Amino acid sequence: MGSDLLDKGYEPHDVEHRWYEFWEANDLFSAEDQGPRRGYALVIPPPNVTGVLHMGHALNNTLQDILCRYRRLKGDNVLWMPGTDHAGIATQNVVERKLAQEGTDRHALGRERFIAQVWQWREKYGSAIINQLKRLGASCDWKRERFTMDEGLSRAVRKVFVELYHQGLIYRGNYIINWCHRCHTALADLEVEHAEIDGNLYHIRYPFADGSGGITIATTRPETMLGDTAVAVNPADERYHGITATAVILPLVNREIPIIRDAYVDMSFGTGGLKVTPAHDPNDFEIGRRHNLPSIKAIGDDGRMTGEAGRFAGLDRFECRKSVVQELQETGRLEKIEPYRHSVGHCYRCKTVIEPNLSRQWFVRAKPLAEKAIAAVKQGETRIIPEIWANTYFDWLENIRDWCISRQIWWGHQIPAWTCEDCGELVVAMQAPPDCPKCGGAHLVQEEDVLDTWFSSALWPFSTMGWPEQTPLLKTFYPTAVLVTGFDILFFWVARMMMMGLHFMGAVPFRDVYVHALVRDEEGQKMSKSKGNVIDPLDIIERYGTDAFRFTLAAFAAQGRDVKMSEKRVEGYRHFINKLWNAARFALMHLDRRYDPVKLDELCLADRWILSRLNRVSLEMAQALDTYRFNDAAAALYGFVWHEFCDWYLEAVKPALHGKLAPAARERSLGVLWRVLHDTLILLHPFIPFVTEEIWHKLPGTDGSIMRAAFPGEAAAAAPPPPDPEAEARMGLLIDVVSGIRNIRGETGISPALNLDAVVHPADDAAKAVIEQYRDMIVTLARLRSITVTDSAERPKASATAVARGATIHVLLEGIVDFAKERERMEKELGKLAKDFASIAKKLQNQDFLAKAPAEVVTKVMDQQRELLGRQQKIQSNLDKIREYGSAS
RNA sequence: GGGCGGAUAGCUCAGUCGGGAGAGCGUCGGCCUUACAAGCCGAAGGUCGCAGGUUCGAUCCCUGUUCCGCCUACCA
Repeated sequence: MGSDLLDKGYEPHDVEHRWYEFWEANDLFSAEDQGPRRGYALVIPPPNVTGVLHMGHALNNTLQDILCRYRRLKGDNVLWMPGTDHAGIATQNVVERKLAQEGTDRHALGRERFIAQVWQWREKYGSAIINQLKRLGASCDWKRERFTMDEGLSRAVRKVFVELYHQGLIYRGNYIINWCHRCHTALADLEVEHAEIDGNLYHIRYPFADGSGGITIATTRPETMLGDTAVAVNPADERYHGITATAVILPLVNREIPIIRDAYVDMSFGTGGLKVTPAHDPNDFEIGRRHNLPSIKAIGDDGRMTGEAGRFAGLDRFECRKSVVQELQETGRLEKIEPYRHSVGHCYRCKTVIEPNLSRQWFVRAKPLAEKAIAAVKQGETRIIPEIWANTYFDWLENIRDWCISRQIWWGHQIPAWTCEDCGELVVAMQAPPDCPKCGGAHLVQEEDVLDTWFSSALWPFSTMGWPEQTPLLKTFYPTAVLVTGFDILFFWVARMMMMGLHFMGAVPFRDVYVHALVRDEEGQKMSKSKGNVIDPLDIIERYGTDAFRFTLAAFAAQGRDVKMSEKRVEGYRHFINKLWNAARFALMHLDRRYDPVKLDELCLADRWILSRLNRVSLEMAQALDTYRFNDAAAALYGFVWHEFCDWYLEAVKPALHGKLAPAARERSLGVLWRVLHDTLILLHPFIPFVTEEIWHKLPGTDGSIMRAAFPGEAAAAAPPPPDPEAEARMGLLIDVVSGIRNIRGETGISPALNLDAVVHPADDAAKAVIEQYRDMIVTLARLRSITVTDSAERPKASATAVARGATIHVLLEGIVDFAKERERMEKELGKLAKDFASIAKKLQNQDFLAKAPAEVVTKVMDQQRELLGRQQKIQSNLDKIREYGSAS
């Protein structure tokens, strides 16, 4: 009591800053490279260095932090490896935009100076998201923070590239890839987002070269005809069996191109004629290879038409489409235009329409790597949770195609390959070779392209731990315990980490993958800037405090269901934080030291009960977190703190604490109160770290940070008393009796200020003993003036009755209450019972049920029937008496 | 085109052996009871999407169906 008294309401702001600094200053997030404790590691899904914290990050990192803090309390050596990735395209875009504002561009600067600028940008702004994670309370081992472009991680990237190349798993070649004209780079198939678009289907007539007729083809991209090198029909298509022409004249260009026959062509589509543009369509590319067709690149890498497009050269591709259509119309080659809805690829970074484009790129041969990644999950070396995602994972890996890893940008890991200008030899090596190993020439030029950012993040679980060195860190923490991530990067990242981890470490990168849901808005819509429904996590934190926000996220993080976020929900959990705060405030008015371990046999019922419940809740919570059921853990704690600890326990022991009972009773209850608060804070700490740390320091007898505390039942902690079913049952009886009286009071509209007289008739001796022993508790909690325990089943005159498990309660209402109301109440109660009774009776009348249902189920139902019947009879007889009384009065 | 998920109280959602439907919020009624009005006490509210089937018994298992959402796919 005294100076340490808590404020009336919890104010998160100062508290959060103060304790985060304290944790960092005291090195409480640090893992030990090695040691006797069990290693438990997570690697953070590295946010883009350009990123700002959004709801997805908040959920993802809150869940990870809960696991980390929980495992620390359990005694593990926890490593949460933080960092960011260099986000090649995104970061380059940001810096290019900045240059544009300054009236220059990267080409004017040149590669080296541009990259220097990006590094500068990173120095200045790159830690924004890290600081935001700290606001969230993330207990990452910040001293180990990594960046995918760090020297160590870059060495790992080069090593992986070189080895895969020499193993034949990386190759270079001319293929159709996805080209973003705005970002000016190739993209992997995964990086293309498909969206349905209302376009047109243009039907164009290609005349036969011999003048005997023509073929009509249909296309959604008429401008690509400038690069056509054939027209194809299906060999089985009878419509084209009679034709003698072997070539057509390409309209506008007047180039003669062959008519070929290929089974790929769908006879049912349009006229069955297909224009073939090997340089601008993946299928056409394959057809071209089968028929040795030339490839003509009509659209350049800058999105403008090339010299191959003749008079259209230099036009933007979409401008060109208009011109081509217009000219086809004018020359009568355009048969019709029909509206056509089809799926079009867009760049996942800038949403520009992707153009399939022929170019020379580097690829990872994915199949052999994928096979190992599939097997590891099939054999259970890595578990995917919830399991439903395993199917998605298998499906993608089983149909995986080679991965285009080269990007035509500057910011990233430059590909460690050199070409000899003298003899053309390609050298792939960790370092720049001094001269050509083949011809000895000194003119080696490094490949200009850089690697896909995902190539480096695929190595994250081991590159961050010092690989290719065999570090103690790797030994202690690889494979990591769990990867926590959203399903949106299951393929981008998780599958690729699996492939690389298995290939280079010979072991899976993580034992578990916990896949969580998306955070949506209140209406279930995906949050997006264009919809204007984005909720900024930092705003929420500012307004409601980090703890309330984290608890909300955890409480809604049910497996397989998206999290719908709204301020109102956070507000609700802020009330919970405040409730805890005030419970602690109350406790601290009485607690003034550390209390000795409790002696069970001396305790009162409420004390024994709350300890038993505490024990069960700690088990429940541990089990829930061990199986990634965050919402179950949160709900168990919420219910325990509010509805058991606050609503019943604190109220029950108030008389003792206020000194209304013997001093010894006060001491015993203080000991239990201390213990329960102490342990409850520990249980809550993973979810709401700040407020628990704050209260922890106010609680007498605690030592240092709550982060260093031991989970109830762990070696360093005092073992909690075992569950006590007897205490739970007895307390349940008292709760029922009190609730029965409160119900009468509420339903009949008696003022809470009025102290009532009650007569209780226990069902048996055991119940009688409990009620007599704890009559004071009933008096206090039910606000009675007196309580009489009687063996008589006789109902006192002018009373209202409640039937609890194990006791009948009469509240004397002479002159207090309107008996019409009381009669109504009893009739309602009777109606409810009748409904329940009917369903049970129906069951018991069913011979099949009696014959076929398991014996214990039948017994149970019969017990239920007996109990219902008893209640029904008591209420009925009371009702009869009320009717008498009512008519008499 | 293929695949997956959801549909339970006014709202958001739990419900993992098939055995009397739960929580939070909201609503209604009553309370400033010396931790908390960000609170306390009480209450109302559900054909568990629809139609079949299996079963003694179905929110749960099976089949079909409707609506919503998502992922995937090279049909011009």
